[in-house]
Amino acid sequence: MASKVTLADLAKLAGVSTSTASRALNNSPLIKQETREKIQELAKIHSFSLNAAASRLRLQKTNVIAVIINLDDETEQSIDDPFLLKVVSDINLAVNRQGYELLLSNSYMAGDDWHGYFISGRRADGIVVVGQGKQQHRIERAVEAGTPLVVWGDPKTACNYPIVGSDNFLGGKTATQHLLDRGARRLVFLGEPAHAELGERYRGFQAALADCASADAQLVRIDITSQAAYQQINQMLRQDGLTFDGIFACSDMVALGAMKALKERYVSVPNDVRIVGFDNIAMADISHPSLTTIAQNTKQAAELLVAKLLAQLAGEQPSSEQVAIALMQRQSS
Amino acid sequence: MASKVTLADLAKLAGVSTSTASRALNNSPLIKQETREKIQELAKIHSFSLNAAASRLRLQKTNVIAVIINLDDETEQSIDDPFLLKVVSDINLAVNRQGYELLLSNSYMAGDDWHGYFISGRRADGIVVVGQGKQQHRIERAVEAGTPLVVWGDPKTACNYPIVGSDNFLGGKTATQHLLDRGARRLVFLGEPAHAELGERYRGFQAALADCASADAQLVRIDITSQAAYQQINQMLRQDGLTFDGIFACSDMVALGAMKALKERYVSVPNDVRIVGFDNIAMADISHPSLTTIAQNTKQAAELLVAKLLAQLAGEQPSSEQVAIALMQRQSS
DNA sequence: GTGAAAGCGCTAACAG
DNA sequence: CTGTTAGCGCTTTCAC
Repeated sequence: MASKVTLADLAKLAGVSTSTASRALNNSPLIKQETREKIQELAKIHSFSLNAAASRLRLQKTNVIAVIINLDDETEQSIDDPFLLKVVSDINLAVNRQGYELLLSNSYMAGDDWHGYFISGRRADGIVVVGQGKQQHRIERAVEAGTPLVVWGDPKTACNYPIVGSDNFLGGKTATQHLLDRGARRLVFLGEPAHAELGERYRGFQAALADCASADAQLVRIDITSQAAYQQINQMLRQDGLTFDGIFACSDMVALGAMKALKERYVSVPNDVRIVGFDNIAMADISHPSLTTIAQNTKQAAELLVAKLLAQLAGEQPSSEQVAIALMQRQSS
Repeated sequence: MASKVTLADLAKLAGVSTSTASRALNNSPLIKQETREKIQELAKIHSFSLNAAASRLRLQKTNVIAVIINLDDETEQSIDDPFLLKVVSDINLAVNRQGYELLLSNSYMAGDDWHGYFISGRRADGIVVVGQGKQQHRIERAVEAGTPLVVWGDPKTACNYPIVGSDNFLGGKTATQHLLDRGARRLVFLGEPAHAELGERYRGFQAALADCASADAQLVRIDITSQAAYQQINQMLRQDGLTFDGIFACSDMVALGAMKALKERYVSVPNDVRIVGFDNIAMADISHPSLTTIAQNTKQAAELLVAKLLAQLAGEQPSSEQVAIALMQRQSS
């Protein structure tokens, strides 16, 4: 069983004071190398660990970063989207690499007063919000209260907190240009432009089309889930037949849902319809045909998010930043 | 900015002692209803939150549960597997519902001494381990040290800590029986039976085959990733042609990888090869053909995991438990 | 019903 | 280089 060893016990065992023991464990250069090693050795033997609650209280610092998954509702982009896992898991790694721990949260737990709950409540030193959501008031409120906070979202959004995310405009434009280059002329944007990041992708879509007089476009608004995409495309085909020859889907999950509907109705991808997604999830590579998509550099973004959060903790005011996107050309286009 | 309000400040504002303020905020019945409301009101106005570090120190309780993703190596089942996200996210919900918070961890951060780091270190009250891994010594060590701990894994494993998971044996048997029922006779098990859960699925596979004299089976060991499955099936087809007519894949990701290889070589699914996966990830429904699979009830399992962990915190000794599986019949079989 | 006071285990002045 | 000491902010026993 857990013998409840405290720093005081350990100090006594080592024949030193608690201050010496504390410093030794924190590798303070004030302590002689030899003493340090002896105490650390002793700590290992007695499997002693510093009481984090006590040192957090004392230091007024938790070494914890809270990550809030900020989805709009249940129906929106689902927590099942593998892309979210990728983002969270990359943030986790980045956080750990800086010696912090990751408290995983959602709006359910944190309520509306993020500053009060996490910061005043000394549960975390700062917050990473994944997803801007459609209403940003919770974020703004937290920032106004002085919360160190960064957001994964669309970096072009004007605001007083740093946002890190992909160049969604360029991503949308690149994807669309690619569809045009491949010969598609009647394009569909499948998604929901009201969502900040997707809005930028849609603007990119429009920008690419503006240069091409012979092409036409339609916006098809759907919930950003593969289910919704499947049903929507299915219904469109049934009702109006094939009225398009290219789809830019706002996410890979959406693209894959659309692709399923097409294949079921014997529409050939890429011959009849070319399709491009966004995110480069693992499935994009393994679907058949494999899915052309815009890759987001989540690893780099995660590092940036954490770096900017730590910069805030150090009193700086880091700015928003875009990470590069890359077209992954595969079979679907 | 964050005005640093403490309980003492709040008490002064309310004209009461800190003890009264503390009790009021914790809804102690000792305090008059009226006083309670007044103080809670005041707390809201000044957006006061109890300092969690301080109360954790005082109470010797964190109200935090650590979740450790326990993958074997980098190469094994990838952190990208959407099934893992589902599990973690369901655990997160279950944890929150019990008023606990979720500290997301991995072997990197926790090191080898989980008890020391999390429990003695007062970072969490208990641990949920996701995945047994191939070596269980870290888990056992933690349990011996007295860590409240539960594992998502194969509940049939004999051990002195509770494991919650699906009935993998029945899952494997059901999947295989289904393949046989659909007429497949030359079956492949695609996966790695050394892994506890997968071993049970393999035993189920063998059990179903034992009842069917006309069928034969081969075990194809691979890393449990879609990539590995794709490459393996590809190579088998190239080298030996089509030597099988049914695949039981140990996970949906593996199944989807195999399916891609089959389709690329114009092997029809389900006509030439019938295929069944395991997990019922979102993609199973949206792939084309959609994937027949064994659904795991992650929601129920998550509730059980957390309930059993809390039971341990209350001094009980809960036992392992299986959750039911369900065959989801779709197009791939 | 409420208050006074002790102490959870740690860290960092300050003093040697 | 090391020790003494004073809290960090909260909860709870004990007293009233």
